[in-house]
Amino acid sequence: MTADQLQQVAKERFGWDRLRDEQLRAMEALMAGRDALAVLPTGAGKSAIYQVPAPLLPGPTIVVSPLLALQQDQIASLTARHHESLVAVRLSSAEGKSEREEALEALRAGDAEFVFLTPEQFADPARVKQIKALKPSLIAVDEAHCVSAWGHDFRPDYLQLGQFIRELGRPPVVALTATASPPVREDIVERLGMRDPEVVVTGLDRSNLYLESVHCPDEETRYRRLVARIRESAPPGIVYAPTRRATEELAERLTKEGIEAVAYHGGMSAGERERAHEAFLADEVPVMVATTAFGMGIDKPNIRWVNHVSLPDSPDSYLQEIGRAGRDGQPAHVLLLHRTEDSGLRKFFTNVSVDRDEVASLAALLRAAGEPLTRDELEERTGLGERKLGQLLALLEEVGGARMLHGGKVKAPRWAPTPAKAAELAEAQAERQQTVSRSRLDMMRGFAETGQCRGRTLLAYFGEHLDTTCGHCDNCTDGSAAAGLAAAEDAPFPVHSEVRHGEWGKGMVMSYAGEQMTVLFEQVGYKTLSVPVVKQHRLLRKA
DNA sequence: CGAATACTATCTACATAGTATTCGGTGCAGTAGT
Repeated sequence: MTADQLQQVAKERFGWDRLRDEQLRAMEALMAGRDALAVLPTGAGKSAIYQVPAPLLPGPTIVVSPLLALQQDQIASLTARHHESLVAVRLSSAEGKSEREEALEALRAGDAEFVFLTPEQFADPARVKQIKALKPSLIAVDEAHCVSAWGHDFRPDYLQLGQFIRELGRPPVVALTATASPPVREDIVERLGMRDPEVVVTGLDRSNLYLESVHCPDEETRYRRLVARIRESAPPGIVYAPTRRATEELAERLTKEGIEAVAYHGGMSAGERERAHEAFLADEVPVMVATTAFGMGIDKPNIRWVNHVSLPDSPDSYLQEIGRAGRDGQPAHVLLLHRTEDSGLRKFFTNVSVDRDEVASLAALLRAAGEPLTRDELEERTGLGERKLGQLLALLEEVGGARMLHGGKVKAPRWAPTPAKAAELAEAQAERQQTVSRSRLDMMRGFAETGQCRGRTLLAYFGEHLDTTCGHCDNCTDGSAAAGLAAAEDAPFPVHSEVRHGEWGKGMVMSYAGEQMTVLFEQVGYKTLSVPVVKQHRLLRKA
């Protein structure tokens, strides 16, 4: 019954002839009042999962989406499809007072079905009240991997999203993303406070992407390989560079070399970014040299290659970035040009050095204040920088030593641990986080350096097991991948089985490659172990 | 953590080697001032 209704709405209102099984499964869960988590490649109809049930549910649907530019596109596509102007509205800093009032009125009257919000919007108690009064019947969290990646030191309101959802009365929640490894999925579920969600995962293997990775001893070699690679490929393509400066220098050097390229990074003015983006979309610029700022929401079908001139921080980021190539299904080439030194920058970014005294005095300050303090006040009183303060506050909150309130204020909870205890807990928490992010960096390096099948290696990280080699990577082409597959014969534990390690605790077997096996541990992240050693010393047992 | 920049010392003047310091990604919001 519900399935028929959903199919009908999909056809009548959206013009989609048939919903795929995985879409339907997620939608049915939502219709039944359950939560859902969907990991589907872009273009597989992720948005349909909330758009189709929305008109069948009583109240409006809230769409939480991280970027204003992205919201703009989504709203445009929704309104275009319905030939109505107010189907989807937005409340953000880009709307004036009267526009916001108009949007709210449309929602109250039932003229608008969707309201797009950034997590920051919920920080305003007045906004929460307005939204709550609309009695929303569904909350969609788009680009949900951000929930896991952000919040600690960047866009702290992402950390509060679960709390905001509870304040809205917890209607069904659907989290949507193109890539999420098992620990990221768990993190999303936990942070959003989802309950027994229907989990739908498909299409992580992109067989039209040819994967290649090359180690470069120095910067000059890397540059020459890049130029050679670009010359071999048809445009357009993206070069991912590690820093803003690198994007500008590289774009300039490539252009001088006769390869027309523009830079794109978060430090450019909105106008410049917009122009670069538009030019690239219109195929006027063959090469985009960008930081990670360029990516989310880019739905350009004909990107023929993506080259990295630095090691990304994790396979999660890497899959996200290469996933922008070959959306049209035509062959595309992705190349990772890495150097050993690349890890330094990544380590710097994930580094949370916790000085116990600093945390303790911050915790003490919060307790002594008695009233909520703003971040500015805390910055002033502690003398800590914005970034550092944000990190420490996030840690303190996670161990119960701080509570974030509306309007960006912070206070000590009533039953907060003593400052000394809070500092100790925060330090341990930071260490755990760091261990996990280092393990992801290790896995990224493992992917870059492996002689095994890269498709299998990447998929294994995401919990997908391929029985054969992928057939679309450099190691498959030169035959080294086949050798590794043969060696995995006498695996001590099946892939995806639960194991326990004396020191690292519970984990799940992700893959075997040659004499190595990879296990994802709950506490310490990904670890690569030697199969003979595991066997000989009985390092693992069945959990 | 590592690269780029700024600073310092030096077998004496301009240049370079060595040492210290700084910087590095992702974006919302709301406000001040043209």
